[in-house]
Amino acid sequence: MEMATRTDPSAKPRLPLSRERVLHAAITLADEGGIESVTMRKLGQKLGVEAMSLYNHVANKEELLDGMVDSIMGAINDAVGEIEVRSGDWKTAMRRRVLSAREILLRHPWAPGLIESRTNVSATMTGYFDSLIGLLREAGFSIDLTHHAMHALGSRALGFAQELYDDSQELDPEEMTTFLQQMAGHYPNIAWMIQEITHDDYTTLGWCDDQAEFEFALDLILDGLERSRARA
Amino acid sequence: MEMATRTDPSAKPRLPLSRERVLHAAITLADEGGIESVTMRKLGQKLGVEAMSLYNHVANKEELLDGMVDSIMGAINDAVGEIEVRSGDWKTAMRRRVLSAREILLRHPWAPGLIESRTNVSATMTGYFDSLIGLLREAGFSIDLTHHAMHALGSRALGFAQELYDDSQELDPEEMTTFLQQMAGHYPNIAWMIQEITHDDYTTLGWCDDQAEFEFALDLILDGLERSRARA
DNA sequence: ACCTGAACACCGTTCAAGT
DNA sequence: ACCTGAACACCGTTCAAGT
Repeated sequence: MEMATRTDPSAKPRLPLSRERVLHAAITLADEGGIESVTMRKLGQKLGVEAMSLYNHVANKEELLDGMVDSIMGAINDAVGEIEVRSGDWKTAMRRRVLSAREILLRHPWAPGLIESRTNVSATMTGYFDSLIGLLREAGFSIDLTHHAMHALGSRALGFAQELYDDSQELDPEEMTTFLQQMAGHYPNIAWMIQEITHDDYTTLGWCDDQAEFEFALDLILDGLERSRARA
Repeated sequence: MEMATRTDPSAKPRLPLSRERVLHAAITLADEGGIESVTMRKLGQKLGVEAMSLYNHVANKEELLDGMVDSIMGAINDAVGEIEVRSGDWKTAMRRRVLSAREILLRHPWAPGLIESRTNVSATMTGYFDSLIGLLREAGFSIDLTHHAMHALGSRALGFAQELYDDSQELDPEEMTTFLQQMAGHYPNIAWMIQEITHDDYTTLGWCDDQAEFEFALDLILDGLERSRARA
């Protein structure tokens, strides 16, 4: 057994842990292996430290997850802050902010699910929503309509819509044929839809162009809100 | 130590476990204590059985959760099946189906989060969506617009919109005042909105009437879709 | 065919002990 | 002030053993 009576000179001076380093490491860990791979033990390992050391910088795992959301929202606020608003055109300003938030969230596929599962509200997220509400307010939205608008947008205001179906499975033409035949028996209408869509466009392997669908729904809502505003 | 050489006559003949009984117990367990209280051990305890016995009726926990979603979706399909469709009025038919699905989901607050977290698709859910697509199809929607419509509705088709903020905290008037003052400093626009809304209506303790907000957003989307349909 | 008990590999978290 | 090692109370899941 070897006693470390003097410090090993070959040990490079490890830069000390900090809340920022912990959060950053957690985010890259989630980027690499999904949110379920973010455990205190694995996170400690990535930082070259025992899991228990993390508790000096983060109260517990809940606070760690809250911090991750807050960090992502900070990046969104930074990006959105650089978009200038041409007065009188609330719709394109809102559209740009939302799509810019979406760009950042797309880099962190685990973030939408985490955001929705959080029960504590992130302060930076509140700041983001405050800026959106301010946009509507200046555009002459009534209080009630502003409130309705935020509910109608929901998570779309942050740039994501939770997909209920995962269409990322790649099927070769033969598999696709038998799949569609099975579908047609039980679910004729879905089969009708998928068949035509995939027939139209063979270039996309997934059935849906998520970005196009997101923008369609976003514009549908924004147009509806503008109509309500103008009517008032 | 007491050996059970003969069966205890006072032991009532336990009705045997079955997949249905397991799923039903899991659902009531989630209703009582939230989804995080559904563990194999607690579920076994509720059924008077060791956790390991469950594996005779359910492959693993993932399959258990899938089964719970499937069971809820079955109830929705049953309820929706009783709604007759007056031809030519797709909008109120869709509205009724969605709000009827919502009624069932409201009884199981854990269900929306579970549905969104599932990566496997429930067969019964596919059936539900097939019926909605059929409704639009018969109403003369083009394939593309039908597809857009399903994306625009998203989880709203099932009757829920994930709330990003939890407003269920009850504050007495005094707490509310100091809360609003803090808000006003950092988030002037949110403060503006909340203040007016809570001032308007003291009868609702939460800031929002979730049902009203849900219906507003639903109608906004349905109206937008009808406009697109008529334009084509 | 179904249920059990012990065991395994993981969790988050505590606490006293080290430096 | 920060980090560690051992321990605790939980997980999901396996496997051989019982009936």
